[in-house]
Order: sequence, then structure tokens, then C-alpha cells
Amino acid sequence: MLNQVTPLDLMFQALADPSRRIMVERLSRGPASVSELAKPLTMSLPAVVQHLQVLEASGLVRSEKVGRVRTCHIDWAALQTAEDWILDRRKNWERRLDRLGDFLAEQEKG
Amino acid sequence: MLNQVTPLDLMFQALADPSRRIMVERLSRGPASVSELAKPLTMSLPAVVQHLQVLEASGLVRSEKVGRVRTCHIDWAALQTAEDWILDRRKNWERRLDRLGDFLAEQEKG
DNA sequence: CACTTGGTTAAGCATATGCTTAAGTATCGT
DNA sequence: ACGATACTTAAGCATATGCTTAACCAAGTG
Repeated sequence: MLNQVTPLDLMFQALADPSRRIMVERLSRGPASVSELAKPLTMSLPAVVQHLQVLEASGLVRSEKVGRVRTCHIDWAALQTAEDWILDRRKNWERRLDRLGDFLAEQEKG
Repeated sequence: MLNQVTPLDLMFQALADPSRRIMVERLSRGPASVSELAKPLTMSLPAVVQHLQVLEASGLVRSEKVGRVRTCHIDWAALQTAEDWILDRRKNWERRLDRLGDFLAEQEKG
């Protein structure tokens, strides 16, 4: 419970729920309406809308309403942000392994 | 609140907290003890241990206790699993773009 | 215009989460 | 043996999360 809520918090939080991941999975195959997103889920429509709000708040999904149907789609740049965080950690690790390699090579030489 | 909790749920949930991400970030630079992990965080030790339990339950972190110090480290294969989920979604998307491209090329030809 | 479709709003509730403090329990150094 | 170190356990509490139902509204359809 911190005072600051970062975009990354919201994204990982959004992805932490299986229903929301099903929604993202569906949207990764193209835009969809709210009721299309609801179809595979065994919960009330308002519940789906609440999940959608979490996804939108995280920036992972955006939507526009035309007439009475709201069409949702993934924001790929946002999803990239989550992926990048993980990638950056691995880079850290690889840098460390490199330094270790350098050190060992130095030992060898000396 | 579903009846099934998958590893992916636990991983994204684990990464959704800034304190836990700080812990993972620290561990991405090499193994650390519990109190080392606690150092940058402004909370009690028990709170840190609870975060650590979340990270361990998710599989992202593992630890062994030797003497009185518990040493923690990242399970890189587990972190890969989270990354892969995101990657798979993008693959979905690219497949879709490919099909769209094929379709448009077909239109052109016909 | 009535009816259906697609979504929205609001209120309420059970459980989960993120802390806290207080009180342990081992190990290590002297 | 004694104190300090490095956790560990337990209890409690405030807030957040994930649903529900009921009621509502606005846009298409016959």
C-alpha cells in the first residue's frame, strides 16, 4: 500500500487476473465489443465492464463508443512497457554475468 | 475471484507491487539476504518477508536458509514464463496482420 | 411507438491484500 | 553464557478487489 501508483503497477495488476487475460487474449486477435469480450466469461456484464475499466486504467486497452456499441482494442505500446520491464531485468543479469566473465578471465591472465 | 489460481496469476500479481519489483530488481543484480532486500524499503521486516512469500509462491524467487541467513535469488525460467505470455499475444497479433496482408494482396491480384 | 440490444450506474457484500506491533526462535560473536 | 543478529510467527486492522443484483438509459428494429 504505497502512496504512489505507477503505470507498471496497474499493468501487471491488470494482467494478474485470468478473466482479464482472457479479454486481452481475445483483443490480441482483433478489436471486440464489450459483449463479445463477455461471451467466454461466466460472470455478469457489469463485472466484465469493471474488468474492462481496470484494463483501461492500466493503459493496456482503449475503447471508443459508436452508437450503442463500445469497441475495444489493445494499446500495443503499453503492453510493450510491461514486457520491457522484464527484459530490462534480464539485461541486468546478463551484464552481471559479463562482469563475472571478465573477472574470471582477468584471474586466468594474472 | 475464480476457483482456479494459475502460476501466471501469481506471477503478474507478484510483479504488480512496486516494493516487490524493487526486490526483484535487486535480485536481478545477484542473490541477496532478506535484510539486504529490506534495506531500500520503508517498511517493517515482517512486511518484507510477506512480500518475499508472495514472490516465492509465484515461483519468481527461490531461497535457501544457511545458518541464520536466508539467501534469495530469481528463478529466471519462471520470469521467462511471464514474458512469454506477453510475447505470445504479440505473435497472435502479427499472425492477424499477416492474414490481413494476404487478404489485401489477394484483393489486389483478383 | 414499443421492444430488444448493448451498455452503464449504484449499492452492497465477502474475501484478499498490505501493512502494523508484539513476541518468539535460532545462530553467531565475544 | 550473554547479547546481538537475522529472521519468524501470530494477531489485528484498514483498504482494495471481484463479484452480485436492481435499476437505468440510449440506440437500433419491426
